[in-house]
Amino acid sequence: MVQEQKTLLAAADKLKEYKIKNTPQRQVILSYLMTSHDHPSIEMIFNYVRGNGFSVSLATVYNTLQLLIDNNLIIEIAADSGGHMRYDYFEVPHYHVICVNCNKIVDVFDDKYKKNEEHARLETGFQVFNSQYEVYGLCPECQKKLSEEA
Amino acid sequence: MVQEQKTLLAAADKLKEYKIKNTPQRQVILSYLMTSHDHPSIEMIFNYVRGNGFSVSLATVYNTLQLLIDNNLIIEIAADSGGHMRYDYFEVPHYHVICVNCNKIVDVFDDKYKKNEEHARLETGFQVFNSQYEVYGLCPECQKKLSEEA
DNA sequence: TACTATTCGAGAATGATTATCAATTGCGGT
DNA sequence: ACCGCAATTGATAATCATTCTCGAATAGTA
Ligand SMILES: [Mn+2]
Ligand SMILES: [Mn+2]
Ligand SMILES: [Zn+2]
Ligand SMILES: [Zn+2]
Repeated sequence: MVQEQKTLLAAADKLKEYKIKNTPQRQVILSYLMTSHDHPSIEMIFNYVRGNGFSVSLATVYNTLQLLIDNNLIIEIAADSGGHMRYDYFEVPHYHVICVNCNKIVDVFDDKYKKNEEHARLETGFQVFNSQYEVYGLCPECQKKLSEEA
Repeated sequence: MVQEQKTLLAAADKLKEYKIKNTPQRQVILSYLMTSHDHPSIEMIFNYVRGNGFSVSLATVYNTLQLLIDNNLIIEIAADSGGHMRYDYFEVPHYHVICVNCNKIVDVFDDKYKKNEEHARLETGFQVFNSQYEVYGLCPECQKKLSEEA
């Protein structure tokens, strides 16, 4: 069995686990997010699905992503200066370091920041579902590029 | 001297400190953000400025907010399910607990999460400017309201 | 006070997201 | 395996938040 089929099946399993009705579009979108590490935009997801021989509309991409967000399977990241949202499978907690110059997003797998969820619950009485942490700065490449320009 | 004038002067000082050219519009917008604790949306800011007798256009509100963000004086929070951005003066680090049902935003003044900035720098080589942490959940009121409905 | 780069602002343009709604489909029940 | 139907899809139109345009107004400087 080829890798592509495996990830489709893994996505189907995850949908079943979360009691989300299975469709080809949802399977492909979720499998892409589960395996890619590039925090894709809506447009990238749309192109990926069509590029793999599945039919899909932009509306379906938007609907599916909102559904996955509501189920806490993925998160939305405001990283693109152009206002585009980026999407990320979020079963393993991690945080994001974002370059304000080139919009690169780097994963850091350290869930210490998650400790604050308990603190938030005690302080506010909220029932906590999820949390995310974003760090903004300049990536090494952009630091170099910008210092050369000066 | 009335309070309103004091906060306008405080805003003017802050603009000078950051070498941002002073204008009436910028003064009012910044003074509103410095004193309000309600994390206003663009529309709320626009109405506040006009409601206090100053002329302003939406374009100027957008431009001013972007300028303040670029200077790390304020942050943008994606809290409104309706996709509206909210704005917050951010000189004193704190994080936000957001109700996914009523979009309420609660401040928590505990900057432990800021410790991760140093971790991020070491892991990635980024030059770090800023970071923000958001916790998503249900506020006590919405917990009650939703459990009564069931 | 005069000069000039910067900012303001009304309205138009853009473009990302959402709404529509008829056709299709997944899936629990028989 | 087939039915029945609620849920989903998708082409397209509608919405509306944000950005652009460019002439007028203005802040800061000397
Ligand atoms: Mn990630
Ligand atoms: Mn705040
Ligand atoms: Zn970069
Ligand atoms: Zn609430």
